[in-house]
Amino acid sequence: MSPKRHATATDVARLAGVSQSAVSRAFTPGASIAEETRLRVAEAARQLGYRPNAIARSLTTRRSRIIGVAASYLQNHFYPDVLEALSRGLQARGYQMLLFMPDAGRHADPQLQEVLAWRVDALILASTTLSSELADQCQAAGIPVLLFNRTSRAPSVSSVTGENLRGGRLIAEFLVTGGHRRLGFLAGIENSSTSRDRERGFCGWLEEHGHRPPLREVGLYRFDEASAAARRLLARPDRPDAIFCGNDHMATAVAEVARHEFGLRIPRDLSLVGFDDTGPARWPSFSLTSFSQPVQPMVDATVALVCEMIENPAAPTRHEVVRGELVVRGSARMPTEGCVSLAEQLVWRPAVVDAAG
Amino acid sequence: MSPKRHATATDVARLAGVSQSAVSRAFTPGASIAEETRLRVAEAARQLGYRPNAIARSLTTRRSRIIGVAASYLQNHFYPDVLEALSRGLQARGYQMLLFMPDAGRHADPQLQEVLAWRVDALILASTTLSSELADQCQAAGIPVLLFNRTSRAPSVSSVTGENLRGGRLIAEFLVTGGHRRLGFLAGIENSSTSRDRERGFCGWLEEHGHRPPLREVGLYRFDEASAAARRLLARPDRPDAIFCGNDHMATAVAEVARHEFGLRIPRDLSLVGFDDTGPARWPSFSLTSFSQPVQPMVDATVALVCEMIENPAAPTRHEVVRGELVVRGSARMPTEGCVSLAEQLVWRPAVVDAAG
DNA sequence: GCTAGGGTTGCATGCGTATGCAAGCTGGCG
DNA sequence: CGCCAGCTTGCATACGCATGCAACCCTAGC
Repeated sequence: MSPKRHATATDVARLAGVSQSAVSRAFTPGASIAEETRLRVAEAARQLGYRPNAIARSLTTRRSRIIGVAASYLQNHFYPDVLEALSRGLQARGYQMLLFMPDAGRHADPQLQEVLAWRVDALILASTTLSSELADQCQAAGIPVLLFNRTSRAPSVSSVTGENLRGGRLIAEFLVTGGHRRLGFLAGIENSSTSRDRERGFCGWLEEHGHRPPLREVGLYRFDEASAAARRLLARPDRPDAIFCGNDHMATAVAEVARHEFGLRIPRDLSLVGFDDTGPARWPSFSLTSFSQPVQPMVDATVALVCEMIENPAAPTRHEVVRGELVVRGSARMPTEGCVSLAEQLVWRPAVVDAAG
Repeated sequence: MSPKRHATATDVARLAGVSQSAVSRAFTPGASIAEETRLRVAEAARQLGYRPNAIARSLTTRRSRIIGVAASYLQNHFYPDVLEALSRGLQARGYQMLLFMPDAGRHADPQLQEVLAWRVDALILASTTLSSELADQCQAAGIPVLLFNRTSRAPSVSSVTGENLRGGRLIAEFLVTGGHRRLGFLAGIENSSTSRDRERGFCGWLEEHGHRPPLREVGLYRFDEASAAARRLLARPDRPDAIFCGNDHMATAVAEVARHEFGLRIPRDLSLVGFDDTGPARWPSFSLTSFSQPVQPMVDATVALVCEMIENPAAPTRHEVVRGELVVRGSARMPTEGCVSLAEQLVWRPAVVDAAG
């Protein structure tokens, strides 16, 4: 028993006593067809279990209505949330999602070739970048590329990110205002734009205000690496009294190590601040103070932008930055001033205007 | 500037001075073509940036090499892990993954239609079911369907699951052996096969051994619902001293509520056991005793089975059950006997053979 | 030198749908 | 009654690639 043939438009046409074109039009919204014919076709299609073949359709229309999506680091709860929102957003606009997972920390190039073979209408790369050659190749082919939570050195690739730079600065100010002087920074992936920008913001503010640079370790945005980094950091004689972790996922790792291996209490012995405001970080056990990257707004911006780029491939590159807040919870010592309630949350809004806006 | 035309096989053929067929053969492994010709074609293809069009290829071969994957409940860390493993597994076998997210707790039917339009080679539904009509429809169309972590009432749909029934029984025995008598059960989604089977195993063992049925609440496999259920359960005068949670995700919710709202200590005041052995449940803060559903073996079985079903669509339905272990950590009072070390883990292996195997 | 056979190649066609074009039909208006 | 406009419909073709078939070339064997 070979894979049974699907019913085709021609089969339906025969049964309904119309031409194949009529069947096609019956399934094309806005096409010129009499209501009566449309109904007759619909009935015949129902009888045969007919569904238009998206592959054949894409071949003629030269639009696949598929969007290639790359995602990695799904251990970080931020990304499953993003994936879910993205799926709904694209679905709502009539797009399908071809998902692939690049090797963490590397370019998405290899798997991308397979995805490009599907003539996707656009590419969304979450927490991933692509080589500039491939970026050029996509541009030459007229395929919009959108980086999510990353930016590219190649300025021609659009992106949607959170406020990495401002977040980093604000966290520096928050911790210093809270009275901390022995700061630590736990970097994510070294050559990722997010980690770089957060660090630049953090260290930039410190330097501008005459503070020593923080102790530094690398956690690669991974739980186990972050745990190891925490051990190194906390075992030092000049152990920091506050650590800014490149994201919430690493912050939870640090919290676990600090409490269960070093017997530290948070925030009494150690203040922690994360980035993302997502997942377990919000649970009472962690109650993480964190700069937020609001998933829904970021995904909304992504979907809107990618649709726009599909409509108008010649549109200029855009770098959308979605506003976040420093959400104050219990994992870091709280400054006496600057905390305001906002939408049932406490956020940090220092009164003094930052000189180096 | 309209979306630029991709180079086609004909373009490459012209440049290389061969026929379009030769180009096709150059990109078809095993096709009859002289090495020299293949190289000339490859060079021409490189110059033009040519990639075979997967859409056109699928139209002629009648195989898309795309597998539709449904996933929901991504808040439960189990599923992102599964998704990642699945992506790599399918990729390795040359399949792409068309991902969609059905509305939680409902049939996957609506979005499924769109996916079927792509003539996917198979469907994998994780934590989802489909209506029996649609199951029939897929069978009629010769599309293999595989349920992951669910079974269907319709016996004709294959599945890969963990040992839900045995796990439930073992957990009952574990808790009773540990001295617990006031048991609670936190159900997942009422009409999901996993929750039903785990409960059947749990309650079945209790009944067979003359114990009262557990107190029961429903958490719908969701964090907030599980939290609410935990509040109801723990506020009772006859509060349980041990709760079997339908999965780890809900168990963490219960742990949070128990500790931070009721001031209970785990496992001194309350024992918790989960299911899945995944994600935050393994962190020291939760250190959850849990029946494991090993992701990699489950995904391996899934990939193997789905490929087999594609090769041979007439193959009989199969229900693969992947073995798990009751991994013993710190969230539940430990029986004095029955714990053995296995691969650097403590697992519960009661000596007495279960009569009702 | 001739033939058989294996390895290559091109030709022609088909996959299932969308769509430009022209033909057919209908109704309204002069 | 004639004509024109507008709505439907069918015809024919194109989309880009795979593949059966026949033609071709080359080599080995006799």
